[in-house]
Amino acid sequence: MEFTPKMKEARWDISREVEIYNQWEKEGIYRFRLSPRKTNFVIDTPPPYPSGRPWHIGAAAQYSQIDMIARTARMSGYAVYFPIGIDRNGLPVELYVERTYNIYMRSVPREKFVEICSHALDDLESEMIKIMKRMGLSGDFDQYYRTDSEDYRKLTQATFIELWKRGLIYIATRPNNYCWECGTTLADAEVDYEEMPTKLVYIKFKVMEDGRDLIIATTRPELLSSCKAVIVNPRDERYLDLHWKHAIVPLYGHQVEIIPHPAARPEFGTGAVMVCSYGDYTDVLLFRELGLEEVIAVGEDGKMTDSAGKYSGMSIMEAREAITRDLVDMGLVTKIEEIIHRTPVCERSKTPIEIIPMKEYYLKQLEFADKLLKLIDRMKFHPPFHKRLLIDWIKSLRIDWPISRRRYYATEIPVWYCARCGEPHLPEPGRYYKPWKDNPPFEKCSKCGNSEFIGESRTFDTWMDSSISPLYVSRYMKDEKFFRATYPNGIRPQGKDIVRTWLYYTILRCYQLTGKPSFKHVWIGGMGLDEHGQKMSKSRGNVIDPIPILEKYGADVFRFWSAQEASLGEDFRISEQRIQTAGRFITKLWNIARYVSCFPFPKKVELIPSDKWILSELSLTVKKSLEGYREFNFFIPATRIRYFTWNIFADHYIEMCKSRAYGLRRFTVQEQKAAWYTLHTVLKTILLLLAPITPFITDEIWRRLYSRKSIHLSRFPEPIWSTRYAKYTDELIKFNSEVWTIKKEKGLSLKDQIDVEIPKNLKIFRRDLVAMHNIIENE
RNA sequence: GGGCCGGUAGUCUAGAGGCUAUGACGCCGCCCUGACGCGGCGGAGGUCGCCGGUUCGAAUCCGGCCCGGCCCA
Repeated sequence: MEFTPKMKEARWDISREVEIYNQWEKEGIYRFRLSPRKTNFVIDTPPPYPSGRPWHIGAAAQYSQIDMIARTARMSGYAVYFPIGIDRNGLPVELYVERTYNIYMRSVPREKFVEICSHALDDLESEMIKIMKRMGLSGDFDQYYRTDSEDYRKLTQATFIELWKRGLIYIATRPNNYCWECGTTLADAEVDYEEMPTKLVYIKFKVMEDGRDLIIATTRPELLSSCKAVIVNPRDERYLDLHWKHAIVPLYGHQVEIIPHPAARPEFGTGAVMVCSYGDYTDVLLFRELGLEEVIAVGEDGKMTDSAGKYSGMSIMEAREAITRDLVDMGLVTKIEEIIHRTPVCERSKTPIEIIPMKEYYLKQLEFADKLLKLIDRMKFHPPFHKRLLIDWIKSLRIDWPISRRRYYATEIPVWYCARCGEPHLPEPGRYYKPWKDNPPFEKCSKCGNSEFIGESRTFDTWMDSSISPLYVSRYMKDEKFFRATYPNGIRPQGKDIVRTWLYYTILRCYQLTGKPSFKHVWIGGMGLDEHGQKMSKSRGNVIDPIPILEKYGADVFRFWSAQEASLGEDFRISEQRIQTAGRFITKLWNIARYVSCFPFPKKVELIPSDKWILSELSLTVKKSLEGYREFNFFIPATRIRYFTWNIFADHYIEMCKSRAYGLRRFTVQEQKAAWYTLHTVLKTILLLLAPITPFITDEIWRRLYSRKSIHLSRFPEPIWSTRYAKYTDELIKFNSEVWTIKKEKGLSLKDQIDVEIPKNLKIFRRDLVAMHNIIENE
């Protein structure tokens, strides 16, 4: 009997991937509709932000894993909705446009600026969609959504109107993080910290009561005019006699109280600290606590205000230098120290932020902290240890969420003010409003009857949009039946870097609106670093573009690499070298299938011990892999299946049963068929187990050998084979290795005859082992 | 200052009380073995960060320290 493989090619051809993808699209196998029989499982896919190319390869890896989640859920029997969205709101595109076209947002008409942003996004977005498809994402691309669409923005506005009515939103003037570069208020979550060199200036104050000098060290001498108190630590013995006396602020001459307060660190500077509005967050707390009257020294434009006297109109840095120079000239500076200071900066522009009192909209969040801490116990975290990131953040909240921004490319705040009395008016939900250009949808002011209105020109923090993604994909306020069937969502997959923003804000907002958790599972991935463990960034020059990688190695190789590189939640290093070597497994799998494809797949057979042994190992592999899939931790199945397939199935079982499969050495037809059956059973099971990770090659082999229908319409296999024979594995591997070593030492070829004793435990495998190693039988 | 994670062969990694410490890449040697040379087989290479403790026995548990990364104050 001649045995020729049904699969002739000696290698997996990655150009097949594109054809297979097209076929999936044609067959529509990933289409979702509400299922009456199956449980619906909705993935709250993170809409990526197309902020410039190339797309971060770590993000691409994460999306390939999110697709594995979708496929895992499908193969576990769920009806899966895997929406694809693109996040298009906010600062990054504005900065991108300002840089690329060399224009400034406030110097072009708003309408025009918005239009340029939109076009810039279109280009970046289409490339992103292309990559997603090339990676084999089984998402719903026909109707992918955009967070800047009318449909999305009107939902953001509707939820705002709803919360306003319920009293969860208020307008207040309070000191806020402000980036004068971006011209907008920032939430704490948008503030980064950077170590920056700065000068610590030691300035002489006079004590009013006794005329002594009091030296105060500060990094912000330009804020002298807003100094309203001096604090010293109550236990600091140097200053005990100064408590409640007064210091005279140099240059400006006003008197301020010297107050004992534990916030003064004795070891910093001289231990005496000036309290200004506002140098840092401690100042804010102290002004509130001590009831001080604030003086605004820095304006919204980043320039000194009139309160700074002769320095007004200067930038912060100019004023700092000028004041320092003047103080030195007047002999009021005793020392200037160079120090490294942790400076709060704007996450986007990296400009040091100022704390300036501004009138902004706030969403209440502090009063929800305890409820949210309880609510998240009803969500399952994968991996569990990353839940801590969220808990710590919720516990550290100190102010409500400022939600208004002074930017253009974002969802407008749907509010009009009465031109006469200033009463705010909100429209009915259900439409997308642009108060900066739309006519007011009101006749008369409800309070004073005036008929003129002024539209709010500000927009929302973009997290106001992003934080309702589970509601949007569940068609909240749009399709009640769909919403009830799909909310809470099944899972929220995301990176650990946006736990305090996207994850936290989503849980907060969805709870406020629905009183329910937004999803059942939370999946938090680690960060993709470069091969030395460093963050990838354009400035470091260590970014890797995913497109050439996908073209060179194919999606399955990239995906398999991503799954087996690091366990869920851990950071992973990205090196092309390792992607390449991970890909060898794909070739190996192809060739195993090619070999197995030489033989027919018989229905009923009588198995012999070798067959039962490999099926025992197969059962264990299925069990372990499914455990991993249940946790959505693809590292577990990927590494486990690779080990089983290559190091047990191929290296040992395939070699053991080769003669039998080919019908040599007087094996019976029954025994031969048993080998065929087992080879196919193992291969088929491996394919099913691997399908979520490497969807292309598994479908290709599946359709060539087993079915006309896609493998992706199948369910996961179950560990149905007895594991009784697994106890022989170690000894079997050891025996085979020993024989190979002996042959090597004796300079024999592997097919030469050899005289060895088969251990008595392994006698049940005797005939396969004899054939495999060509062992001389003595009796 | 606090939290989390990590420190195991040149590089990366498994291992969470017990036989000569796992695997991958790289390196060396041998092999055209009727799927695969992107293969097979074999080999060299390690004070398991440091110190102390618990134990008959410690990469593994405990304490302290050092180093790195990320996040927060």
